[in-house]
Amino acid sequence: MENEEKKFIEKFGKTLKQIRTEKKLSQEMLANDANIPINQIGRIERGEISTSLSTIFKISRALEIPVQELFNFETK
Amino acid sequence: MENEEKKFIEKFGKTLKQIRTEKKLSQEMLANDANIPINQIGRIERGEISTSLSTIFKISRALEIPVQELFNFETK
DNA sequence: TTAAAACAACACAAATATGTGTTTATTATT
DNA sequence: AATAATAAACACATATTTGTGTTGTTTTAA
Repeated sequence: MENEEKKFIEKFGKTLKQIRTEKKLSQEMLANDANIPINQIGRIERGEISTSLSTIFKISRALEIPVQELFNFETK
Repeated sequence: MENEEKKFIEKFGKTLKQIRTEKKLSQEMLANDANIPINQIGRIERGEISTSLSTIFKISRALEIPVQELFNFETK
């Protein structure tokens, strides 16, 4: 995998973590709300996986934020 | 798969197609620029697959647009 | 209307995410 | 310091995307 690509995935994860913690949610609570496995949240936040549209949708819905907010970070 | 989820994926695909055609790019040209297989673009535009962060990144970079633009559609 | 370009629709192997479970480490709280 | 809560780090089967190739259909342009 390309370096820029990896950075992008990592930044996505950090952004998710920041939003989640701002909302005082544990990974477990968010996972429950989003109906996805607990570990999945951790994997995404740590930038381990290039998650899918489906998961992105479920997370943003659970967080009650527009999807775009998860991409509010500098790409370069 | 959930219905809302499927709708989301379909709208993403339609948005991509709209942006691509506005820019007068064929699926093949975009695929080349993004360094992904030609068929992948079609599958995404048709809403067949729940594509990944990596692919989303490569597409938005090839289109020279912010990632958020690909999510500029009504979620509900 | 014919040829060329663009796209859809298959199939299939390989790579990766997802789902589930368990164990360990870290952080917060008492 | 001890306990509880939270998160990381494994492993492994399953599902899905990705990558590659081929063939058929539709659209565009000559």
